[in-house]
Amino acid sequence: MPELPEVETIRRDLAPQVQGRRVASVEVLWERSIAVPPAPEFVGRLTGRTITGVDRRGKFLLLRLDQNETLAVHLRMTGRLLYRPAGAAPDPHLRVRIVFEGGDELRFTDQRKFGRLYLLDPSGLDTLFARLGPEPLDAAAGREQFLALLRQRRGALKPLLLNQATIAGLGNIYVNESLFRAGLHPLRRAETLTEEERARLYNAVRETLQAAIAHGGTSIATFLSALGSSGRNQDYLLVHQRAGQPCPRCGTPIARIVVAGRGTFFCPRCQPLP
DNA sequence: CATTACCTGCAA
DNA sequence: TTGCAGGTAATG
Repeated sequence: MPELPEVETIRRDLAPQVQGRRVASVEVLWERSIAVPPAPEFVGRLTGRTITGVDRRGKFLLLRLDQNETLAVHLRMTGRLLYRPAGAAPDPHLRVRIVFEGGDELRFTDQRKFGRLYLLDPSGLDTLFARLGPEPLDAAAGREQFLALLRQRRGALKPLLLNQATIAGLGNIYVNESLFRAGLHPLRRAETLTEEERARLYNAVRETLQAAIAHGGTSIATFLSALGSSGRNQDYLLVHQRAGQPCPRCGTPIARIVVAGRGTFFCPRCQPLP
């Protein structure tokens, strides 16, 4: 489900609720939701920890804990992190329940069971992040790193941008939207880009993500923030899932093809293949 | 590169 | 019944 803007929305909603809270008990209802360590050890090490902060790296949400531990959560397609007050009604597809002192809960629910939780020490975190590219919303360093990677990589832009090693946090929605904003065809090959086009792509990625965060994320099918609210960015999508509808810039019908196995939406006129 | 596997639910 | 869905690791 969520890409960078959705994870960032969850982070912002969740942080004030869980900051400083101590974990009283943990219940794992679907063991494979725990990537590492094995579920019994996961429960033992997480119980008694206090949450000191909430961060994000790419699509990973990071709950910082005392004892130098971090609970990293990747929601994949349908995962949700829901903060629920004590005694709240059950949620469907509950996989992991984290109960705080006082009875409030953080619930990990996941219809398709692709999402994963990782309880890691600092070196484990380094390993997890080793293959992540730059943070698109970070300042100058991220820009240079991204432009450098684009200069050396070859092949179609769409699979390149879906690869988290190129830039961290993009998924299908925001790759489609970013390429439209940049006026670049999804099958355009990276090695044919001009420096001006590379810069345009970088700027388009940032504008697309920042707008989506400002709208609280995109709720097409299943995304909910930590407090259970939907995002509004689905009302602002320019091309994603809009096949046959007029391009917002020129009126040409939006096309749909499959690239990298994913539905790919673009304007044939605004995003020509040279 | 593309395809498959991991899973479930919904719409066509 | 088939195809599709916002992800990614493994495989060809």
